[in-house]
Parts: sequence; structure tokens; C-alpha cells
Amino acid sequence: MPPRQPLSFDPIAEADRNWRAAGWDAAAPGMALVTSIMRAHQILLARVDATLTPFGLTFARFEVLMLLDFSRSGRLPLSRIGQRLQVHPASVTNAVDRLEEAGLVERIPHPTDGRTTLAAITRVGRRLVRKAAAALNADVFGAVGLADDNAKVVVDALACLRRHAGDFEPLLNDPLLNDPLLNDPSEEARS
Amino acid sequence: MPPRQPLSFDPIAEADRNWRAAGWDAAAPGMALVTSIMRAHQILLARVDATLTPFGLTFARFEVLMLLDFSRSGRLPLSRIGQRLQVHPASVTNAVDRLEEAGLVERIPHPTDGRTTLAAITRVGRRLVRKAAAALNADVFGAVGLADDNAKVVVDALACLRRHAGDFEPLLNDPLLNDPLLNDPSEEARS
DNA sequence: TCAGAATACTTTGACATCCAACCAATGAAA
DNA sequence: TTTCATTGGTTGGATGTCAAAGTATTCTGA
Repeated sequence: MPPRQPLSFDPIAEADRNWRAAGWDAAAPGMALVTSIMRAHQILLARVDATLTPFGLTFARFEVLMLLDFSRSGRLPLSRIGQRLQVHPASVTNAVDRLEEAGLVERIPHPTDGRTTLAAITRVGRRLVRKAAAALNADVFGAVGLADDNAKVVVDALACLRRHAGDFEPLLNDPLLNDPLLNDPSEEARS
Repeated sequence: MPPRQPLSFDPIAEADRNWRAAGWDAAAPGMALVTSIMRAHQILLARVDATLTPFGLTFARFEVLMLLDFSRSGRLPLSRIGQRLQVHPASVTNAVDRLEEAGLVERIPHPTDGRTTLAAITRVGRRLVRKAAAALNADVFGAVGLADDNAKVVVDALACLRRHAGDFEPLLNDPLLNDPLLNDPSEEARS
């Protein structure tokens, strides 16, 4: 990355001033919030990808591997991966394709449902994802640039936003369903 | 978007539990923060793009248009746009290409610096971007799903993160430089 | 039983982002 | 003045995301 010299002012604070000067006071906080998140995403994704590149991973693939590593049996239906990571089915297909090429996961058919494909993490995949997680913890997650208290405030606020957007509904909690490979939430737990 | 049914639990809270169960307590807040921002970005970008699609715009192009509309003369060097919006030069080229195809901006050569190209917003561009801004204010920014107080807390925390990442340096403030088209920060102000 | 709806996954196409490489113009130093 | 580093911009390649269409399998209800 070319070492861009920093601006002499906060561009988002400037945008906020412009918004209010235009008479859009009511929308200014939302504008600043959306813009801040866009930029924070860009910064953090760049750091994460830089850390993961030596492992041949991207954040999307890392998340898939990590989810599989945390799952009880090390295998999950692609559809479940998409639900859990909140990404489009095509994105899951893409990620699993690359991971399979790299020998980090395997596609295996679902034992009872012919429509479903399971992604199963390999031994190589487990080794790699744990090294990658250690690197991320050391280089990115452990040094985000915010105190833990502030980070928690942001996480809680964004949880509200996500829930409001329909990501999850913490009301109903029924951990006992039929097919563990399809529905059991406890499948997410490590052991 | 297919109406994905919400999960019965917060996937990021679950990831936080997994992280701590693995003994990575120190990195858990950072992990939750990064993951929250990734997901919030995804949600908000989807809303913004849905609102802007009828106008033939994306958020990237909207930001370029808005910046030009707010600028004093309605024209800025591409490099300045990239600095201001914190995006790669190639992304600016791409956005300006599309905007130019749509007749919303024009490329004009810089009067004194042969290397520099200016993007100038057209009358059509001004009309469109104001309609688009009104739509965004009404549909997205005005109804983000967070109280203004909480939004402000997040914005301030992320400003800290952005400053820490080298986005801007609010210390030195020297608004008087030579070429207004190249360097004058007040060029950002409306009038 | 059988037809239609729903689900799971893949494929294709359109965008956006970044990086690396490249060309053109400017500016500074020998 | 001439050479060379810097700056501005574009192009090509790789990756990720989503939407829409297509195929296959399963489920549901008449």
C-alpha cells in the first residue's frame, strides 16, 4: 500500500458539517454512521487480508474454515454456512471452491438429503486455520486501535442494528431439532 | 433479496464465546468488533445500493458526485477525490468512467498541470445527486436502526480507529495553500 | 400417486475493490 | 541542460458480493 499522507481534517466530520449546512440535520447522524462503518470496514478488511495473504486465505475463506473448525463434526451443509455467515449462497460456493482447490476442505454428499452438500474441513485445513487465527489475533484483533470498553460499546450498538435488520431473533431458542447436520445450533459449539 | 429467516441467536456473540473457549480472551473484543463492522457494512451497503439503484448510482459513485456537488467550483482532481474518499486511484478512475458515461460528470484537463485530470459535475449530475441524497436521507440515513446518541458513540469510536489508522491528522491545520484545485481544503466547503 | 412448490447448489454476469505494472508529465538535482 | 525520481492516471488481473437463471432433489397437498 502506498503510504498515503493523512488528511489534515476528519472527512466524515466535514461531511457531517456539509449535511447540516444543507439543512439535513435529521439525517446527519445516520449519514455519519453509515460512512464511518464503510471506511472502518475498508481499513479492517485491508489489515485482515494482509495478515491472511501469507496463508493463502482471505477473510471470507477464513470465516468458513473457522466455522467448520468450531463445529462439532467439522462438516456443515453449504446452506448452513451461508446462514451462519450471512452471505449469499453463491459466495459460499465460491469460497468452498477455493478452499477445496487448496485441500483445506472437502465436499461430501449429505447422507440422507440428496440436495445437500457438506463441506468438511481437512486435517491440513485445521492446522492452517489455527495458525491463521493466531496471526489474526496477534496482528489485528489484539490491536484494533480501540480500548476494549469502546469496542464493546460499538459491538453492542451494532448488535442492535443487526437485530433490527433481521439478522437474528434472540427470543426463540430451541436447541433440539432433528438433523444435527442441518439444524442443530449446538453443532456450532466446539465439543 | 430472498427473505432469509433470522437465526435464533446472535452469531457474533456465539463467535465471541467460541473465541474465549479457545483461550483467546484478549483478542475476543477485537474479533467481535471486526466481525460486527463487516456485517454492519454488508447490511448498510445493501440498503444504500437498493435506494440508489433507481437513480443508476452506486454508493461509490454517489460519494464522488456528492463531493463534487459540495465543492466550491464543482470540479476536483481525481487524485484529490481519491484522498478525500480514501479509495484507491483505480477505483476513482472506475467510478468517474461510469459517471461520465451517464453524463453526470465530465473529465477536463487541469489548466496548469498536464498530469492532472479534473472531474466536473454537470447540471444533470447536480440534479440527480440531490434527488438521490434526499432518497438516502429518507430511506437509509434517517432510519438506520440506532438512536442518534448511540450512533454518535459509534461514530466517535470509529473516528478514533480511523485516526489511529492514519486516515487523518487533526493536529496540523494549514488552510492556505497555493492551488485551490489541488490543495485548498476550503474547496470542500459548499460556498 | 402425482403435479406443483420449496429447497440446495451451481453457473453466469455485472460491479466494486485492490494491487502491480505502465505511460505521461512535472520537478529537482547534477 | 540533461537525467532521474516523483506524481497523476489508466489498464489488466485477481477476488469478493449479489442477482438471476438453471438443474436436481425433496416435500406437500389434491
